[in-house]
Amino acid sequence: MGIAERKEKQKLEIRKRILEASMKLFVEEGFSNVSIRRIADIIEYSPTTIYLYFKDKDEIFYNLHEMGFLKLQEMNRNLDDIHNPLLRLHKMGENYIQFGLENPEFYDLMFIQPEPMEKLTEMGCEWENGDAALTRLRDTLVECMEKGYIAKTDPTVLSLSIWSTVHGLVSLATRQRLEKLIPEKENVLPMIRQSLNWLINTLDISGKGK
Amino acid sequence: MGIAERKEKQKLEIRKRILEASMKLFVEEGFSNVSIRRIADIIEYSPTTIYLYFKDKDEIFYNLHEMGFLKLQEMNRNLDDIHNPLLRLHKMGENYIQFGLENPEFYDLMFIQPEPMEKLTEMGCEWENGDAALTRLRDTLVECMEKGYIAKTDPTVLSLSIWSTVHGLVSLATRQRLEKLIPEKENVLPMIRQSLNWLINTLDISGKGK
DNA sequence: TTTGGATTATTTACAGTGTTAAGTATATTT
DNA sequence: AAATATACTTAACACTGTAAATAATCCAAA
Repeated sequence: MGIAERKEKQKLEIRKRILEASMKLFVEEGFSNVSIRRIADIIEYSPTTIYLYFKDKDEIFYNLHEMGFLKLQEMNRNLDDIHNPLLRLHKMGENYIQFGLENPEFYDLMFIQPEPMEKLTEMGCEWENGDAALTRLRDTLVECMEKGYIAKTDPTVLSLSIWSTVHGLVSLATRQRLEKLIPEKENVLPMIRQSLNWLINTLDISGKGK
Repeated sequence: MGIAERKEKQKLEIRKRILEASMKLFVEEGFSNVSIRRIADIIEYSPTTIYLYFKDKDEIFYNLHEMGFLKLQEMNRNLDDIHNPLLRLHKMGENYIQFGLENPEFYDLMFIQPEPMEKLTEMGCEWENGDAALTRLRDTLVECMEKGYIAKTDPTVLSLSIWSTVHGLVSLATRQRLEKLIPEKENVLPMIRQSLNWLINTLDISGKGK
């Protein structure tokens, strides 16, 4: 059935174009400036056509949120050749922060905006992307503990602590809370770095106790 | 000038009613369901009247954000009679988390939504509320260091680390990221508590080194 | 090849949003 | 009482997401 197949492809093609247009809009003009009508303008279809390919706007955002995770995964490639798990953990934190600051809109969708999670609830499935990312963090911590780099403790709790710290740093920064508190704008990033360093350093010391 | 004075009072009275209506709406129905028209409905004025008392919607949100800080301050009253600075720090963290989880809408306005910060930039002034809160944290840390409860380090960096951690915990929770990762909903709060405990415990241990 | 049915796209419409400008009523001052 | 200043409303603009009805296109069978 070559024809049904081609139709399938065309359908996917338009879906792709809708997502590309959305992405362009929301990377360049920010989350709140993405509207169905503006997406429609870019792909040169009428606004309601979009609803033939996506159930609603949130479904578009859900897809973009997934693309964000792909991007982050891509960035984390440089972790593969770091054998020391503590160093790897450090780099992981640096990557996470860099990703968040360089892609604030994607970061928003992945970790701040409620829409993708609501979509997930609606679809009745797990948050696979988030789960995979957190598992990776947890595995690294377990490895750190097994090899004696850091003190032994509940790895799930520790994962949450570390994730919270880096998420806190990124989200306070992108939501302009740090700029308002650290007078010289060029000091914000160094401060964030130092905070991460403190965290890693503290973990490092914990492994040397007793 | 009794008459001008009375007018002044009336003006403040209506401002207050607008803020009260806004607060009711956004506490009960959430940030995104607060609209000028619905506020107008409640106070029984036409929508445009509101613009005689506030420059725009963001100015209303800015005021609500300030009220949030008052509420948090109120909650922190219980810190006054804790003399041990490390215990005080712990309670401070617990308060912060409790406040965030019990008042997610206020928390949003204070630490997540960009609007109040944009208003601040527009007005060209400092973020006094945030500054005061962070200073309080910093002072507590300095006291901890001076009395040997925790290891000495840059208090500003450490403040940021701690604030990031608790902000991370609260915001991941309220934005439904934890619910999606921790299967049993009733385990979320305990996990958050344990993360805070880990943080305080780590600081505690750091004070006992050497 | 033409008809009929499915697919795809558009037009129209609804109910909402923040905000501005113009008009009206009320209160105060001259 | 007339003029002015203040307070408020009406009407309007330019948007938003989305549903229903309509029109156009495409493909298969008669």
